[in-house]
Amino acid sequence: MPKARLTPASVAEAAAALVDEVGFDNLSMGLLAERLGIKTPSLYKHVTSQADLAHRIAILAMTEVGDAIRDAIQGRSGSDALAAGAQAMRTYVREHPGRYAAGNAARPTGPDDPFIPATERVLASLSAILSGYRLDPDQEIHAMRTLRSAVHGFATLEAADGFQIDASVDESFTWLINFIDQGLRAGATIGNDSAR
Amino acid sequence: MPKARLTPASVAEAAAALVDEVGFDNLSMGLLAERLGIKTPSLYKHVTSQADLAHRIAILAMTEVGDAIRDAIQGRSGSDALAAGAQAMRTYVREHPGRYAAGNAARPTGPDDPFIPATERVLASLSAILSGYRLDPDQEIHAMRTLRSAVHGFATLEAADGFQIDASVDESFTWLINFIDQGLRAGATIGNDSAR
DNA sequence: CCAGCTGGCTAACATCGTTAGCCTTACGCT
DNA sequence: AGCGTAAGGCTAACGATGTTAGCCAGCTGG
Repeated sequence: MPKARLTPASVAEAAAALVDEVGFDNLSMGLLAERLGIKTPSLYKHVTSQADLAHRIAILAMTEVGDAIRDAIQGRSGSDALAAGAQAMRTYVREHPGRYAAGNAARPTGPDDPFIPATERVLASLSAILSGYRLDPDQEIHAMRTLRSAVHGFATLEAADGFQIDASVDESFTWLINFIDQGLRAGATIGNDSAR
Repeated sequence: MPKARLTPASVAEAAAALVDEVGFDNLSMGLLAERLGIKTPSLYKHVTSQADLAHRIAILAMTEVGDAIRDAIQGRSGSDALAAGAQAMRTYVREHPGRYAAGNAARPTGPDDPFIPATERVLASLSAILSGYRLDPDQEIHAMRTLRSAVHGFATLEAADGFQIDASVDESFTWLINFIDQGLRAGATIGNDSAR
């Protein structure tokens, strides 16, 4: 039985699968080693520390989220792109809660950290969604933060079982998307005065 | 020098102050004991475990968030209530990131968990904000989840230093509030068809 | 053929959370 | 007044977990 040769990347991939099952907080070197059929200290031949491992998961997660959104909005624009992109992000979080949590917990370790371009790609995808709405350039950054906050907030609350009331979460999410879509379309037309 | 007598509540309060400084993930029994001028095992005279401690912080946080929003919307309605309530919540998260993180990580331990009414009070405050907009009752739950997701998402991203681009975060938040306000007002008038 | 790197392993250590058991002090009850 | 008891501190010790050190087998290239 030739075991697949372990690499830092493959170890991180296995760890990502693990945290999706047991939760990011419950990541442990022992558990991961067991999954891989090796003893705990052997992990350190591939990864320098648990923090390093968590960081690799985070990069993986950001990359995957970015890809998921990008793929989802391929060939779509305007409202369709928004709906597809937001659903893709939410679906990713639901299917990979541990990875996504790792992505949120991570912070860049330096200027060359691949985590930085990975997160930038996510933001670029969101920006691409917004490009379908003809927004005032000054407002695009605010719109992006709003969109990101809403989808991120919804997805994390959902992942944390935060929606207790017995009402369809799916329906709420499409409502949210619709709400944002209408607001963006209106904002493009009538302008959005942020000074109240 | 009569030290203030320790109680489970006062220990939780001290722990809450601690996590706001060092981050919820960095909560440790040793650190807390040091703050209180006692040795680590003595903590167990007041708190049954670290999980218990975290849970108490969570209840404290939810209670405080609920109070903060309720106080902020006192005497206001409509757009004013929305702006005040959302700002209050955001401010709370910014000033008490550790507590708030504890509140999010917590899950009810049983049907009598005081954590449940505490979170319900937060939702009730959000609901009170929405009552100023004449929404279709069927949509109110969706609007509440949307509002909660947006503010929660924004505040947590901000607390995690998630907004990298050099643009005013304050401005973005007022933009978000305005965006939601306009959407809610429009939705009350023209209706919001969640089926696309 | 052998030198050396790769990647496993065992042993050992530090740090935490946690439990057990002791001891002092304050307080209430007779 | 005195004594029993509970509160609340402490030290010692254990288990789990992250981490390091050091050893060794085997493949691989010269």
